[in-house]
Amino acid sequence: MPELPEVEVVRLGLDPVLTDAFVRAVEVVDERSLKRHEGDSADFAARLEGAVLEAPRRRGKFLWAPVAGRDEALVGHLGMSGQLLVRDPGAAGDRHLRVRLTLEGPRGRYDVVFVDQRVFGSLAVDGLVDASDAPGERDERVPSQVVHIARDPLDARFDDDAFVAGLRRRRSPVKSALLDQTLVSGVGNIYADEALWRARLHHARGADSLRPSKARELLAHVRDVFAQALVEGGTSFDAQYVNVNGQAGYFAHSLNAYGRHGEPCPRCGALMVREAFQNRGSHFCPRCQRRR
DNA sequence: CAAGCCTCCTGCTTGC
DNA sequence: TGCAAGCAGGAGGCTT
Repeated sequence: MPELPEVEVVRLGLDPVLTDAFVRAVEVVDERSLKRHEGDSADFAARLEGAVLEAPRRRGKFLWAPVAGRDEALVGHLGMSGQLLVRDPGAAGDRHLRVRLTLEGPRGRYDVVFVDQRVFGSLAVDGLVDASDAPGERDERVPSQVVHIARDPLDARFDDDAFVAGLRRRRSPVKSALLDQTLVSGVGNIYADEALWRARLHHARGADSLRPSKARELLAHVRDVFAQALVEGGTSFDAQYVNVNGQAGYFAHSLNAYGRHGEPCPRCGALMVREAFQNRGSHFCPRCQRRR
C-alpha cells in the first residue's frame, strides 16, 4: 500500500518526465479515477491539454505537478493500488489503465499512465492555495485538497515540538494518531506497525500516556523507517506497488512487524501477533510491545 | 469537537 | 470443483 516512501519513489521517477513537459493529449479511460476532480473528464482534459507542467511535489501521500503560469496543479493520490507509470507513447497492455497523459518534454516523448486496480486513488486538476505556516515564507502553495494534510516527517519544515505536543493531546490509541494525516502525514498501516515495533509501543496505548521523550523517540523511528524504505525502493507486495518503470521495491524483506504474525519477533523471539484494530490489522510482538 | 465507524473498490484467498 | 463470503486498506464523510 503506497505510503510516504513509495510515493516519494514515484515522485523521483516522475520528476525528469514531468518537469517542463508539454501535455499533448489526455485520455480518461475510467471517470471514477477523477472523483477528486471537480469538473467532468472533458474539463479535466481541457485544463491539461496544451499546458506545461512543473517539477512534481509531494506532501505525505499526495503528489502534484503545478501547471506553469496558472494557479492550479495536476494532483494525484495512489490510494490503495494506484500506480503512475512511464510508458513509451501509445503502449498498451496495462490491465487497469484509468488515465493516460501523452507528454512531450525535454527528456523526450512519454506517456504517463495512471493504473489503479481498486480505484481508491485519483487524479485531479485542483487550484493551488497559499499554505505558508511560517512568517516570511514564500511560494508554499499546495492544492486545495491538500491544505488539511499535515507536513510529513521528511519535510524540512516539519515541527517536531508541535507533533510531540499534538500527539500527547490525543485521547486515542497512539496508532490512530500516527495514521491521522492531519497530525503527521505519510504514515499508513505498514509503517505505523513498523515504527511502533521499533519504539516497543503497543498500538492501542493511549497517545496521551506517552512521555515527551517517548513521543520524540517514536517520531525518530518513523523517520528512520521511512528513510530506510526509501533507500530500498519502497515496500512491494505482489507487484501492487511499483516505481514508474514497473519495478518492485525490496523493503518488504526488511519488515520486522507487518505481515510477520506467527513468526518469531526479530528482537526477542516471541511469536508475533496480528490483531484486528479499527478495521485494519495490527502486527506486533506481545512480549516487547506491552500495552501496560 | 474529537474519535471512531462506514463506505468506496477489485481481486485474491478461504471455506463450505 | 464452484461459488460466495471474507479480507486488504487511504481518506473522507458521517455519527456519536
